[in-house]
Amino acid sequence: MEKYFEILRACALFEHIEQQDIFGMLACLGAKAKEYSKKQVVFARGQPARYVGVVLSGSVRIEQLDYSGQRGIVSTCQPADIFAESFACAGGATLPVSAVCARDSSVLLIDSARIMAPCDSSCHFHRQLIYNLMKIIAAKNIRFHRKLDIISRRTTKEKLLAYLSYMAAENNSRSFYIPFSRQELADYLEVDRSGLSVRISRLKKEGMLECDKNFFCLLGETAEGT
Amino acid sequence: MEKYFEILRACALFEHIEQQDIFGMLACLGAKAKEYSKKQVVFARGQPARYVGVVLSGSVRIEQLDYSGQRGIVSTCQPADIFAESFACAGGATLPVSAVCARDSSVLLIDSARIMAPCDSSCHFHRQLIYNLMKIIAAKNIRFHRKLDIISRRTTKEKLLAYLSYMAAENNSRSFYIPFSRQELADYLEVDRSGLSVRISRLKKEGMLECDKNFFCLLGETAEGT
DNA sequence: TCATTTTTGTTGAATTTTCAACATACAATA
DNA sequence: TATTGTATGTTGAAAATTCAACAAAAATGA
Repeated sequence: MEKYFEILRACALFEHIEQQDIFGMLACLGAKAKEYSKKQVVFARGQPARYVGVVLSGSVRIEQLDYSGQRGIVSTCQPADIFAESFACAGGATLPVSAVCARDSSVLLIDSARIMAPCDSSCHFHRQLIYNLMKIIAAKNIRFHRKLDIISRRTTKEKLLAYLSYMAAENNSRSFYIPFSRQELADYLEVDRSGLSVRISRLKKEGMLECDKNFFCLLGETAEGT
Repeated sequence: MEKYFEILRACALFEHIEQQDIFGMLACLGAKAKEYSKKQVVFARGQPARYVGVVLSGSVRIEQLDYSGQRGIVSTCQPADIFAESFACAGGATLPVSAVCARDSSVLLIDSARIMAPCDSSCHFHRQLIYNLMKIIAAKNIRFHRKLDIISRRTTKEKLLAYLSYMAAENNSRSFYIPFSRQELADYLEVDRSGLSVRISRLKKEGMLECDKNFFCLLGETAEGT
């Protein structure tokens, strides 16, 4: 377990918790590290959502069943990533997804009820842990909200402009670098890559946009202030 | 303030907190009820996100600025609804949206730092409050995730089937009633209403679907178990 | 019951996207 | 430097969406 020290330190769940306190706290929470081999199931769809998972090594995929019964990958979690936290914290319900190891992996399991339960020793780490968990879930919420706002536009052009104006707001500037390749941007916007290219080209011609690789600059009547 | 008793009782934030404890706790948290007139701003875009809001009366709109400077309504909050909680709990950042009263309203403001801070009297309501807040945010997260999964499909047919299979899973049955009119369903799926009608008709003809008004039944090779 | 309003389904035209195939530019590496 | 492979832009055809206008059906209310 101690060999995963660096991983735990990098995990947002343990931010601002002193290194020497982490293991004591995990013991207090009854957290357990478990080893899984490739394709083994960590959480199965339908079982009650109790545990928060932290990937210690390997990689874990969150999978979902399609309406046609097709398996779909919701996300892939790498070491230091936390998963199933929303389900565990939303209370009660059963898992609508499964967590399956993409290869041999080691996972830390923490009972969400223990996280929320009163702690006898009233360790202040515990409070920080709750705060961290809240922050993680709230931040994810904001990301989802933003993506939803972007994806819900009807056309590629609108999606792109919505995304770019978010980036502009984030950078306090109309010029910025995006963290995506064209293919990745298309994936994020949930549109066809070549169609996206066409759209970017046209926006350039129309003078609404300048860009070179990952650098973008919004031009024209694009409002900013107010 | 006491006149809003019923509203507070209906608010998810105060679930499982004894009625007689609510006001004491609010005092302990330094929560304040404020009156606003129509169009007055509760939270302004750009200011630090500190407070969680609870609508006591009237109605509050969460507004956002478009890339073209257009105002867009993200959501409308009715009495007992809570708003700005994700921003307040995600830590640090400034608000990317504004909260504006759609009419004369009364709003309860609670400092999120006080919610998370250690409570001297260590009231157990406080713990329940944190738990409730976590649950609210996590549940919203799941709703967002689901909607994202649906909306990110490329075609209306796929969006519809994704939505319907979520409903089927939720009801443990291929037959169920949906809580939307056609127009509302189209809005939820972010597609054109008439186009949606066309799609539903075709799916009926193809024998994949039966439906009558709000009643739907998935047919055919739609997998369910496993 | 009748009249009115709202909701839903249908149609065709215009727009847009997707998809496949290909050309070019760029990057990595032998 | 030449070669190879990846990323990006371009094109045209097929498919899907949006949009506007209208018709039919259902709900509402006088």
